Amino acid sequence: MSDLKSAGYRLTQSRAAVVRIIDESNGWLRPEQVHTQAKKYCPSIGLVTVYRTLALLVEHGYIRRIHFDDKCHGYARVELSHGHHLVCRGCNQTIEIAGTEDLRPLMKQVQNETGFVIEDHLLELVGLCRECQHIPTRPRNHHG
Amino acid sequence: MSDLKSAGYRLTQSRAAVVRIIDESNGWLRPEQVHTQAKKYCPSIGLVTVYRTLALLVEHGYIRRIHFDDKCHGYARVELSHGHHLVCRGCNQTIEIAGTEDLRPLMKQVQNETGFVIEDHLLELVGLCRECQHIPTRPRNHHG
DNA sequence: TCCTTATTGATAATAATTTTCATTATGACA
DNA sequence: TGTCATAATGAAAATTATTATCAATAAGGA
Ligand SMILES: [Mn+2]
Ligand SMILES: [Mn+2]
Ligand SMILES: [Zn+2]
Ligand SMILES: [Zn+2]
Repeated sequence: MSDLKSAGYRLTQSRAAVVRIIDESNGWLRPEQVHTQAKKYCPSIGLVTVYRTLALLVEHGYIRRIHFDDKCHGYARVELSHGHHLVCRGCNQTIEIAGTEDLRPLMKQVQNETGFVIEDHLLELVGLCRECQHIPTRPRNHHG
Repeated sequence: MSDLKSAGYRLTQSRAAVVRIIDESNGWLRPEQVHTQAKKYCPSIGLVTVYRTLALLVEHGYIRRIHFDDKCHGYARVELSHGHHLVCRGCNQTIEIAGTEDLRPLMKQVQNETGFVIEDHLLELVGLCRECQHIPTRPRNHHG
């Protein structure tokens, strides 16, 4: 948020609300969900502004888009490491993966073998968190 | 294609056309593109059938969805290895990455640290192919 | 406090994908 | 090889996701 200020962006109510919602969540959220929840802090916020803010936050590396098999996307906070995510398909809990330097050798190998210059990569792990493993059928939200 | 037959699906003209187009392409294709090109082999094919066929092929592991920063998705063939892709952002050429067993240790480590059971993963590398590196500004399609 | 203008929200417009449903073509079987 | 049940198709309509417009508003520097 302060990064945005120093980048010349205004610190608006709407933006603060979106950031706050994302910070409070421990899982990924869809734009629609962010919108609904952000109204808690900025009742007048519109869905369009949510989209705009999410794009801004992605651009500045504060959040990252999560991809699924079906059409819709989610957004989750990037904390410290390289920004890759481990997603529970039961409860949507999303945590960041550390130690993706392990990918370096693979990258190097691929560059050598293909002649490509690799500029970016996307890594996403999907599974079941400890809690969701114990729920027999169709695991569901035990987190907010 | 023969997998589909043994799975009880009918081998229709439309499906054959879609598979053929995907086989002939050495890059990812969007549904719209698949539709346009598939008409070569099945002039009556509709876009809806393309969507349905792509979903079927994804389901059966024959193709995989490619994710981008912007909204739209592409589909690329899965050949032999684990199904991860290296995508040229210049010409859309898409080749499969071998050697993703390199990810095993990372997986194991993550499982131990988080308690998650990892069921699936998505890895996508983006960069510039040899040819596109030599094109100064905004690299473009030199492949079909 | 005043003023400039970046940002917003409502609305409309696009783009992407799915549903519906009557028609067609596949493939099992006689 | 012809018949038949039905899986699959295509046209059109309906949804969903996302983006563009534009007049009104609110940040924040002076
Ligand atoms: Mn990384
Ligand atoms: Mn995606
Ligand atoms: Zn869970
Ligand atoms: Zn290229």
